[in-house]
Amino acid sequence: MAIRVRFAPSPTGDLHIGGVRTALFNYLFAKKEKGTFILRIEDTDEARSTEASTGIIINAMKWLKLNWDEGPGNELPEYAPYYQMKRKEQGIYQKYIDILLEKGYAYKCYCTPEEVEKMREQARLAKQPPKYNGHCANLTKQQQEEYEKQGRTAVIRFRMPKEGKIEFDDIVRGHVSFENALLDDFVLMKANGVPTYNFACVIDDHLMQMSHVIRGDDHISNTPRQIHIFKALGWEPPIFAHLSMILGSDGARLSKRHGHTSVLEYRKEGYLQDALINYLALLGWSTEDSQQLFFGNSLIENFSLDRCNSSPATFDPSKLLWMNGEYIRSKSDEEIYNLFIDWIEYTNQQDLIKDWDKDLLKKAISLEHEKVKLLKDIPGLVDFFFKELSFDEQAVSKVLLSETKKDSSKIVLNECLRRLPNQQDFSPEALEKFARDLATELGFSNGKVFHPIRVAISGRTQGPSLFHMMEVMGKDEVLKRIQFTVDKYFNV
RNA sequence: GCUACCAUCGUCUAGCGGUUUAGGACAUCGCCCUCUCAAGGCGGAGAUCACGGGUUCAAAUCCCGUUGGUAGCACCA
Repeated sequence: MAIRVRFAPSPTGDLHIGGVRTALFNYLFAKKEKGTFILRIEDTDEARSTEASTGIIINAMKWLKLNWDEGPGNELPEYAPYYQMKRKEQGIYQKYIDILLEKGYAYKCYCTPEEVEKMREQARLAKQPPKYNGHCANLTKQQQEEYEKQGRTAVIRFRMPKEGKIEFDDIVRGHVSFENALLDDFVLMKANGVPTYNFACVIDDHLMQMSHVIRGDDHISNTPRQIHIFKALGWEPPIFAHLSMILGSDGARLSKRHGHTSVLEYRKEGYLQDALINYLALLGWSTEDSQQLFFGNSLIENFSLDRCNSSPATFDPSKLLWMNGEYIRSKSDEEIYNLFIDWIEYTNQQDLIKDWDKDLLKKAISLEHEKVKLLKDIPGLVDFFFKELSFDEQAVSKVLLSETKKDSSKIVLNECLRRLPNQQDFSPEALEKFARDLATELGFSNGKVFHPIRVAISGRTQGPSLFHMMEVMGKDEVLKRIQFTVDKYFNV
């Protein structure tokens, strides 16, 4: 059997972390099984669907490299997604409504939304499940004409069997069974002629020959309805896999109030595409040995649907952050530089670095590479290379001007000013020897020499390895900065 | 309310009846390394496997029930 799966978001907002996870599992399954992955935009909610949202979803999918392999045309190099509203224009859904009506599996219902709501209300009061009561299920031709004369427009409802049950085997959940009696005659097509989700979804899954439907657990109660439609049309339903939900730290389904939920926000924060993917893959899926990091193609190679967990997972930002650091460290200096430049452009911060020498930036980033957890950390880590020297007050008071260190610091910095101009070899090794020799000669601890130099040239106590930093800065700049520091704090 | 699903360290998870004094990862704590910050190394603490009852020589693992959590119950998807 050819493996064919889809991600079918509704374009009503940002692409959500939970949505990405669903897309990812479909993608991984398709790649692992050498199948086909499709993107289908379920835009049948005309009130809430927006083009902006569609654009966001497509861009996010591209950024995440969750590329789909097929589209309505065969346009290359990039496929467009399928759009249900476009398919509706082609009369695809109406065709099957007619068949269902013809065969008696569906009927026209003339009740208004208000009337239906009233029914539900009554059922609730009677402690019954709030269902449509089948008022229009068996109207005669004359009754239908009468309603139409009143100007009522009909919706199409599915005629649900009153007895029996629907059972199916879910890859994640195992055997699942629902009583038909609990289901009501749900709407297939709205009064405006637009198919509902449950209907359009079935028609498309069949027509697009989906072998598996991998989606969130929140859809599991729609599945029996959908299977009824498949069967009414004489079609074999796909194999279902319902993924567990992703929860926020308070145990409720992940939502806005848990902080960042949109993929794009993670991109803005400076998370890496592959780190986010790796983290999300581990939410509800694992290997036998609980492997954490999956570089390159190993996620695809290791993935299998039957190792998906059926219990919900709580999203843990601190683990994602750790993982992002791991991915950043796994990349070359060159790659991180390029990723940083892309990120600057994506976040429109070109002004921030426009006066920065790119060669120096590259070197500075490589010095701080292993410290970076998010791309957005980089400016704060390296900006002192480019900006005029500014001092961290704590650094000054603790290292340069404290009672126990101010004298030695003054001596060290003045010695640097005196000797460094003659220092021919400005390699880290030579500079380290220079500093250690100086310490020995002056009878100071290494720290009493290294620390003031660090503060004098960077303005802070934290930073790259001192001698690498000096090399990258260059002799002239180092001397200039030390002179500036001495003038500011010691020559008063 | 009805229905479904779920239940192992704070979090993600391994576990498929005996190899389990329940393993790994994040977070946390301590130590080491060290020119700072990181990274790295080593180690600690942290789970009576939700609870109760079975089945079995043997159960985190199988069955039943209870409780709790989550989701669904639209002319939304």
